[in-house]
Amino acid sequence: MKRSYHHGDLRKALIDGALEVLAEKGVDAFSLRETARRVGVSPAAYKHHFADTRALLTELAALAFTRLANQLEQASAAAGRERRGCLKAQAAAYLDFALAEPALFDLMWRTPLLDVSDPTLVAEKTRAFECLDRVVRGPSAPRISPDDPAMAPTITCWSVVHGFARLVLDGTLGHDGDARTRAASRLLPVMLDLVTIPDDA
Amino acid sequence: MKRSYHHGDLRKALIDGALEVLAEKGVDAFSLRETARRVGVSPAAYKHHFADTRALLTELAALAFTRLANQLEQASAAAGRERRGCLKAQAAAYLDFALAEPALFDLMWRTPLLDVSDPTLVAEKTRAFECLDRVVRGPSAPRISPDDPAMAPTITCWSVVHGFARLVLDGTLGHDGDARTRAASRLLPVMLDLVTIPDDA
DNA sequence: TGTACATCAGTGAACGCGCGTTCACTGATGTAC
DNA sequence: TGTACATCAGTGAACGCGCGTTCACTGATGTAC
Repeated sequence: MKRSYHHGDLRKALIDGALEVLAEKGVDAFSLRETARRVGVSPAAYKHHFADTRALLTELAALAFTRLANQLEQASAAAGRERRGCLKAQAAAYLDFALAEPALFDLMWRTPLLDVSDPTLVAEKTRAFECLDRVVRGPSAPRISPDDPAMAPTITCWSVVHGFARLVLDGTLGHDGDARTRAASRLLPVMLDLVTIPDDA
Repeated sequence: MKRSYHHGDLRKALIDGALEVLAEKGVDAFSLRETARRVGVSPAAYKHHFADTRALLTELAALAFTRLANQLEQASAAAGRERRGCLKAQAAAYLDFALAEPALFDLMWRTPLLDVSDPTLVAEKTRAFECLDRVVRGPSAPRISPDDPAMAPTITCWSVVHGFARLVLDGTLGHDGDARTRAASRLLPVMLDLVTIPDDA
């Protein structure tokens, strides 16, 4: 099918293409030109939709946080009422997300490449954090600042899962393949059993 | 002071220069040419000492693991016999290292840029891991594979500290400056108190 | 319904950039005798 | 101790690369009348 001069929805096509390029080449080798090539459009076309690479990558990262937050919510919803079970389910979802989309996961934390003040990015990142916090501190816990010492349990859980995911992804905990994925998925709940989360009243 | 045609110890000078460039520009903007410029040498000179960028970066990463392992050892040696105290001391040393040398710390985990089969790199990374493992599982614990389920406590501790360090560094837990550093250093021991480490017999 | 025109999305050639690497070279050092 | 020569560390100009971006443009769409 031949495309006409105007694309229809180039903005969406660029995002999809960028996700492909990102997944195939990784964050370091990502490029706008390659994305344009993939989409079948001239290298200058993107300018009508994104200011620069940073803007596009920021949108991808925001989209990634949206997906992550959704998957965290679904996981704990499916896990029932028991707190520890919810926590493990969310942790598993977090790890699955990271392993399924390693480059996208990587991008989410490459803040020098992103516009970290982008409102959508901030909002979706916050939403993901709050999903986890709701499970750790309980749904009725008061809203507090991330700096509050009472946030320690949440930050501990997040750090465990996040740190583990990163160590697995960068190859520190065994290399490659399905075996690694399975081993990591088996180990994670055991690790979480070692983390104390305080009862709510 | 005018340098003669031959440098004397260009290899060391390149490593020092590369560390500077890395610290100033970050991993993404690191370049051999910039390093050569800094050292005051032609852009081709490095070839007599390093095969390519990867080889140089790998050497920097190995050096970083050496420093980290040393600092972990010193920290737990200074902390006395009590296990939890040692653990906290090591965790603090780990975080301090990451915050003091963010770009170098970053590089250590950018495995796509490194020759991960380099023996020195592997050895120093292992040494750092074993420092931590000795504290968590006790000095008399049998040597086991990192895949062994009995390694769970060690990997949990590592993940907490590592994940926390990365979240702090990428700006997820508050931005910039001394205040962030102090807040993070205060929070970390509290977090570690939430992690159960099994008694040795 | 038909024509004129403004709008604006996408073109494609060109520019300048810094990069890693090549190549024939130069000049200092060290060794043989 | 002195000379000849091999070795090899460092030079610097040049090459090719892919990148993001610019610019004058073209062609489709939508609106006014």
